Amino acid sequence: MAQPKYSTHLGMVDILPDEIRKWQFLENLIREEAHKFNFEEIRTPIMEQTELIVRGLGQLTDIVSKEIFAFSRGDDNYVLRPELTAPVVRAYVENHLDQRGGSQKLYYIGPMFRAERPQKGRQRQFHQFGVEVIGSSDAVSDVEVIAFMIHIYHKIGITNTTLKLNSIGDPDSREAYKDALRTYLKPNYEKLSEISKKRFEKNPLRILDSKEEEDQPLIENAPLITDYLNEESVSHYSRVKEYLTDLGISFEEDPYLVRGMDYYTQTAFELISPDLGAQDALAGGGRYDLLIEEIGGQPTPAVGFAAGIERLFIACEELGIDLGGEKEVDVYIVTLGDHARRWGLKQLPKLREKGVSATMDYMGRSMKAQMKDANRENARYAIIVGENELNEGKFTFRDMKESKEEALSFEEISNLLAEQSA
RNA sequence: GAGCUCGUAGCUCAGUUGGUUAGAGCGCCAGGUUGUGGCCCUGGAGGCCGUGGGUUCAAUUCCCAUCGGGCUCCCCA
Repeated sequence: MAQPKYSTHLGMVDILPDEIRKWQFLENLIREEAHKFNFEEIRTPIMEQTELIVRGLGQLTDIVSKEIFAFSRGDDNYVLRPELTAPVVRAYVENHLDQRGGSQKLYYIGPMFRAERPQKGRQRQFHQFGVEVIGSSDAVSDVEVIAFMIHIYHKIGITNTTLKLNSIGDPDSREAYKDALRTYLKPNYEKLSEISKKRFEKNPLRILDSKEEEDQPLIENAPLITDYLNEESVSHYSRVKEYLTDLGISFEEDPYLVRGMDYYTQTAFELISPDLGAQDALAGGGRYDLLIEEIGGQPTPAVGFAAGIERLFIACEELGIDLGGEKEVDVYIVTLGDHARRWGLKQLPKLREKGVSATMDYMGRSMKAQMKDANRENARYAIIVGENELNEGKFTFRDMKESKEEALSFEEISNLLAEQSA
């Protein structure tokens, strides 16, 4: 096929009418369920100051060091948001949301941007939904966040997932563990993969989830973070696990689970699906008790997760779950001739006012073509109108599913339709 | 950033061992029915065979590059 003159940027896709229904279905579901959990929606700008993202996520993270879309204009630096935790925290601090009292229970849905090489389950513009609970250090908030995440997938029918859980402790625990890890790795430093060598000084934790062949034996025998958690961290972690058990949410402890952003503390979790291929994380999150202060607010504990919408859809496809349903319209007015056409145009608003979805031909086509169109549009009923009907004031009201029709006044038809759509 | 692989109509794909007007199914449009859809029949529109260059008398077919898709590594949603 000839190449179109213009196209989307690499890794960015159009969401077309035939697929929009599943997006709307999911978005509605998220909003309804979030409401049940008493989470409130927050929307922040698509662009943030570069400094917020760099400070928030950490200079050395992959996202910041190589996956950011950034540009400057005058003295201002802009970055397309790669995730929403840091922006939500920025909004929390900037707008003094702590003054609303209690903990803030926020959720979001929207596009994110990362300049990666696209592949299955990975685009440069992709969509996430997520939740941030800011202000509580109680394990109840960790567990509610996880419960909401799982709840959404279960509602949809994605149940063959694994919740991976770990604690990376508070900063003291983590420093103690990093030291232990370095001490352990040092004698074997030369055996480490190149990439792990780079991580050795700055973020040895990340060596743990290295997939390099040569690192595996070293990782196997490495000390575990779990053994270096201080009392407070241990107690928080065990409460999280207890509460999850109370709720009947099963999990798999994974002492090697280390998340990509620097702001995480204590609880870390990921929801994995076997249906996704190489990119198997449906959602991930954790606690980030230091981020608010890092960004310039009061020290405030918080926990949240982010979930990939495209990956959710991939899982649905693999499982044969259809979220969209058919497009449909209540009634299609089929008109013959100019009089009928003008009559039809005038009836449309009356029907819509009664809550009935209604349409008609825009192209002046033959009756047959209009019927075909009504069928394609999945119209439940058709109103057929020509000179005869106009003269008699009785219109042909056709049930497209039953293939039955009767002559009725417009009044009678619109009442019937209004009843049906009520 | 690296590797593998693919690129023919709107979609799914045949095909050309290099040679006159490149095919099918589905979809789209129209007709068969002068006022009736979904089935059926007939016809039509729609491709410089992703783009650029090279080899050749001749390239959609061979070679190179490039762009795009898919998959993988890295990392994450």
